[in-house]
Amino acid sequence: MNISAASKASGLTVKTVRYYADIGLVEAPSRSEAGYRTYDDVAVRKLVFVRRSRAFGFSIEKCRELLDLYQDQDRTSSEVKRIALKRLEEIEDKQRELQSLHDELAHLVTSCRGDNMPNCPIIDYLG
Amino acid sequence: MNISAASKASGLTVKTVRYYADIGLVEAPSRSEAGYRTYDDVAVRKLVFVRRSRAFGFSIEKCRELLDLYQDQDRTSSEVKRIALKRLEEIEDKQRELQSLHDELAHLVTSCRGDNMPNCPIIDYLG
DNA sequence: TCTAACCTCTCCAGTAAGGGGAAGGTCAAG
DNA sequence: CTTGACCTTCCCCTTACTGGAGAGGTTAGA
Repeated sequence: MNISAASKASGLTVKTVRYYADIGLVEAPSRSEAGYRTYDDVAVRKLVFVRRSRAFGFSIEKCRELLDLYQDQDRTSSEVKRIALKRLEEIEDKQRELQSLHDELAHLVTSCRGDNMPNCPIIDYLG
Repeated sequence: MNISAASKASGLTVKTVRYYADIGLVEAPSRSEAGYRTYDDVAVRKLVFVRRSRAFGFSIEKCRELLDLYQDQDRTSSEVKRIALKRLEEIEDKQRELQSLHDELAHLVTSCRGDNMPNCPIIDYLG
């Protein structure tokens, strides 16, 4: 499998596939005689794993840890759960932050008439 | 006012105050004979305006537009409202995204026993 | 066999919004 | 006169990639 096939199979862009090996997140693939990267199903599975992890918002470093656990037969589910729980808390923190921003901004937007006059509670609040 | 006084007065870091002038978001301040930046209350008010706008998550470019409107006597509140509404929609999009991530991850975390065994539904889902 | 189209390679630069820190000039107090 | 706090510019670092240039490889058709 050349890189574009691995890209399609994994759902990542070619650039991203190269990048993940560059930073050592996944193993550097073997090369053809012409220097082309070649991938097998195992490599693609790891790329998919990373894509799904990233989709949950795990940082590259957390993906590294998760990938290690994925490949570790002696892992414990508590190690995985700890990482996931931490991410869940980050998400909840962000949700609270967004909620408060939302409420405040929605209030301002509601109170702004949005007409042709310069007077504006949004600008007043910011200034 | 030197830059650290303006920093304290505006609630921004010294680095950020310099940065905002570097990128032309605010006017370049006048300089003392020694080359020190000097700020007045008007400049500080604009910095505060930007800080509050940034706190709502407006990008630097949006802050630029908002700041223009802030200083434009002929603005209409509809122009301001349009920008704010767009940001509100971005926030709502992000909220929906986070909510879906949250639900999915919370489900996985709940179903993971978090014990000393390797079996883990989180890893299973990612792999 | 030649050529066009497509694939791949490496390397460099850029993104958003600053943060960190070095090397060096300035200012006020003791 | 010196010390310490402050200021300057300059450049690199961050996250997680993305885009592009320039060069070389591969493949299908004429």
